[in-house]
Amino acid sequence: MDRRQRKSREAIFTAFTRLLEKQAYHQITVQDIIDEADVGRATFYAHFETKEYLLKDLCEELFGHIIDTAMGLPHEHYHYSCGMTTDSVFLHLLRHLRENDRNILALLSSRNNEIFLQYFKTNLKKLVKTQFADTGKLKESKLPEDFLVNHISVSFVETVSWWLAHGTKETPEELAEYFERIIAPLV
Amino acid sequence: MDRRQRKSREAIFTAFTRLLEKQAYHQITVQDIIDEADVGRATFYAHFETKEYLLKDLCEELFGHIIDTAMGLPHEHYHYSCGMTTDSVFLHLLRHLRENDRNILALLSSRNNEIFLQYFKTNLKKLVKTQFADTGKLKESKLPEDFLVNHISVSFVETVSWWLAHGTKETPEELAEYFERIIAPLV
DNA sequence: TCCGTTACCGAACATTCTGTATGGTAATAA
DNA sequence: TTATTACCATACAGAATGTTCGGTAACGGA
Repeated sequence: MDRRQRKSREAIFTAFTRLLEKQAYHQITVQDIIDEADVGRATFYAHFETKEYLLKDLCEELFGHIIDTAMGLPHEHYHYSCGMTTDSVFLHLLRHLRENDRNILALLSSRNNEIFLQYFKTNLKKLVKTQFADTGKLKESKLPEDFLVNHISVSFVETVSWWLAHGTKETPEELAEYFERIIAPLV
Repeated sequence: MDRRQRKSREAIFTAFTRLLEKQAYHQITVQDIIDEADVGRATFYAHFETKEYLLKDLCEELFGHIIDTAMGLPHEHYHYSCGMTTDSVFLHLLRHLRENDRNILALLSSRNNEIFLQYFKTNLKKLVKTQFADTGKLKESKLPEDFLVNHISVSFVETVSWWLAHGTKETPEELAEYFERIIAPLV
């Protein structure tokens, strides 16, 4: 990829992120973005069809990475079956959130948090599905599997959301403990 | 209130609702709304400052009513303490959703569902807070109260969302049963 | 180092939507 | 009946969108 392309794309991403941290998404204009990024109008449209596609690409970069990493972790049932004290995948996610580039936590706690929490939830669902697939654990509760997968994903994202809204006072370990206590009866 | 005012306001609400059921909120223009409602441009702005305020007013009408009704119900702990078989407030909500005017379920399951689920959640939180206030039930779990209030509210809304996304195959009673099973360990 | 390619810029453009203003008309409430 | 007022049609300025185009310079391969 041409260095100029990378630079422009990166400049737009960074500018967009900066704007998202202080302004509401829907009142950010393409004009705002190219002013902040200091690129030409035509350049923006050469990279992204619309503002919405820019958001989509940003989110895929943000959550795609964090979820893919967690995908490689051992599945939940290893934790129980072999007696090893592996950290739960959820604790891993919480720790990862703090170390991510482009300040993912800032976006998740900005005034645009709903947008990003939504993307987070969607991606997390895939992870939860593979984590708990074929463990048989979920079936014991006699509730539909995708109902539970959805419930667990949503609950985690909302736990993170609550955490951020209250100033991230708890440690990742404490928060993971909260979360485990909530879904423990189900898995 | 002047009859003409009521008619215009109602026409705008109805047109807006109709549009929301098929188009994405953000690409609905004021022009679309006044065309559908068949009112003048100036009339729209005499009633609503912006499209966003229209949405806000619509949501307050939709959820304000449904929540206020439920507010008058006996609190959850009556159910347990006096042994009466009163329906849970959640079952009541589910039944109410189907009978509401202006087709609230259509909006909750439209492509704009996220917007309305969000409003639903916000309003529900108030209800849950008063329902479980001072019952002491929540404190037994040793989790922060507003963490639990948030969790219960979100879980209910997501349960409804899941229900709609799967064609509302379950009866309100079955769904309430699902939901109770999920939060039962906490309350 | 040279050269063809290509990303970028600045500027201009038509188009669409917004929110406001105005003067005339007709429905309303008292 | 009469004063009020909500409404309409129209026009308008301002802003944002998405596209086009010719010129410039950075790039990567040879």
